[in-house]
Amino acid sequence: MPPETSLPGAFYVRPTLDVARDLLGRILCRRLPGGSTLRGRIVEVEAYDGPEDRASHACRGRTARTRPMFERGGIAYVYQIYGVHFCLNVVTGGEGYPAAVLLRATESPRKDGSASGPGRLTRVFGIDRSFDGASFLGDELWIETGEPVADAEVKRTARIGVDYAGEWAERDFRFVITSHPALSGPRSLR
DNA sequence: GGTGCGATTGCA
DNA sequence: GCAATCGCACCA
Repeated sequence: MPPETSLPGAFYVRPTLDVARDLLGRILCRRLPGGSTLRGRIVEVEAYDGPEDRASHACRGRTARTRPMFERGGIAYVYQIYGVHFCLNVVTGGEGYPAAVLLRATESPRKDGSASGPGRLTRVFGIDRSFDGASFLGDELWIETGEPVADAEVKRTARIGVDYAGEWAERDFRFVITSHPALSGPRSLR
């Protein structure tokens, strides 16, 4: 079982932008098949908020792929991109409202818990489609409270790779720990 | 049943 | 700058 310091279910059942902001500094944890646990501090995330968000997969409605996004917060939404990489999202909010936070980068004093970019992150943590719908309150995957991150250390920017989303592409739904070396994306968004 | 493309990455 | 590589959304 995850430790007492694991974030409770109620943490995830809140507005997506709040959860995204509050996930910075938290510790993504994954118990590996061998029994050891991989840990990485979350330093970059993006929010995908509701059925109107043209950058969100859920803007097309409830489909086989996006079903987890419509569930109650606290589970994973994992999809494959470009037929090559997986992306790990934390589903947020109440049941019926499609929203999630994409985990884009982690850092760790241990090299094996560091990853810059959503595709690299899932590779490092051994996350694939088998984790789609998995709970963040279980004993294989969870997030620990970590250390708080002050507002002065947080920067908001536009999301990466969603130029097709019109005005939604310009919204500052990406949250990063300012100038952190592990951030992905263009330098202009650090 | 056919088609087009993507919340990315690594290599030329 | 562009190929890799495939699930899936959408149209017929």
